[in-house]
Amino acid sequence: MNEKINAFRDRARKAGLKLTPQRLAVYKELVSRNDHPSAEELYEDLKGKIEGISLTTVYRTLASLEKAGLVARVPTLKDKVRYDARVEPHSHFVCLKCGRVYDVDCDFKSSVNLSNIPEGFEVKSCSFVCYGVCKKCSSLR
Amino acid sequence: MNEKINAFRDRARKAGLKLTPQRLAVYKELVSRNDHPSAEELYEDLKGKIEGISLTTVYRTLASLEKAGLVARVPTLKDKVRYDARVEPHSHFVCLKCGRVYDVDCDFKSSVNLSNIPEGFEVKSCSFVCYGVCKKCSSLR
DNA sequence: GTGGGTGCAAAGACTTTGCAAGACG
DNA sequence: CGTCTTGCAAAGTCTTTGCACCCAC
Repeated sequence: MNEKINAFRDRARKAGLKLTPQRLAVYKELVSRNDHPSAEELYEDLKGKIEGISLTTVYRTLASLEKAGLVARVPTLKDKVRYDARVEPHSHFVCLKCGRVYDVDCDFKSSVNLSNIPEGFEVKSCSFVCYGVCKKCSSLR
Repeated sequence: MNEKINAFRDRARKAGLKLTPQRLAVYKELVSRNDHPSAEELYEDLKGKIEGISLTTVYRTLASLEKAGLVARVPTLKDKVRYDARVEPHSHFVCLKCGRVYDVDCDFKSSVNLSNIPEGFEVKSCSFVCYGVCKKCSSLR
């Protein structure tokens, strides 16, 4: 956890990003959660914790950190962008009811055949996604 | 192709959906494309082909067909919902520049270990997703 | 006929942008 | 100190909804 924050300071500096309290707060919050929050959800949590943070800043921070490779978007089925501080490939579970995205641990790298990707397409990363109904939603009735 | 349309007629009827020209047109268009269009993209194509179709109807049709299991959303990273007439699990390539989604043929079903999905999570389907830059975008400069 | 479907326009949800004031390095 | 960042408000996308009219069954 603290290692991640220190690595963050280094990498942000190298990317030419100033280390503002807002950026640190957004990143810390994202690292501490594993539910892949949207900008709005991060903002809702942060506005109670630190003085003076705006939704706009959360959006802009996520965009900057994404460009610097410090956070990544996760694949969703809904029209809302969700983020993850784990940037290495891993697997996700997407809830068809609420749209939340969870980490899961499926080993897939060893066994996928990428030889059918057409020419001209450059694969940078990949992930395995499961769809279904999450615990919260299935207990909701 | 024509089989798909006939199957569509049956399944739509069974789901209690009336077979309007608009719904047929949306479904046919989606079947004929493999680039997972958004509602807007479908509408742009259809408004030249059939008289009297509105963007609202395309949205509503996609929602009805999705509920009936005749079309499915595909996972994306951008804030726009994309659809697919292939409802069985398969793999996708998501372009990080333009957001387009392509079908790819990666065999993954035989080899993924789902035993780590936590209790309480019901998996209905799954897919393998690759991210990168698509042919169109990489030739754009 | 009648209940569901359609089209238009307006509203809603999510995200981006312009601009002036402020903070990091 | 200069440049990058922030906050506010306004604008921009994408999607949904209300309502009156229309059509498939």
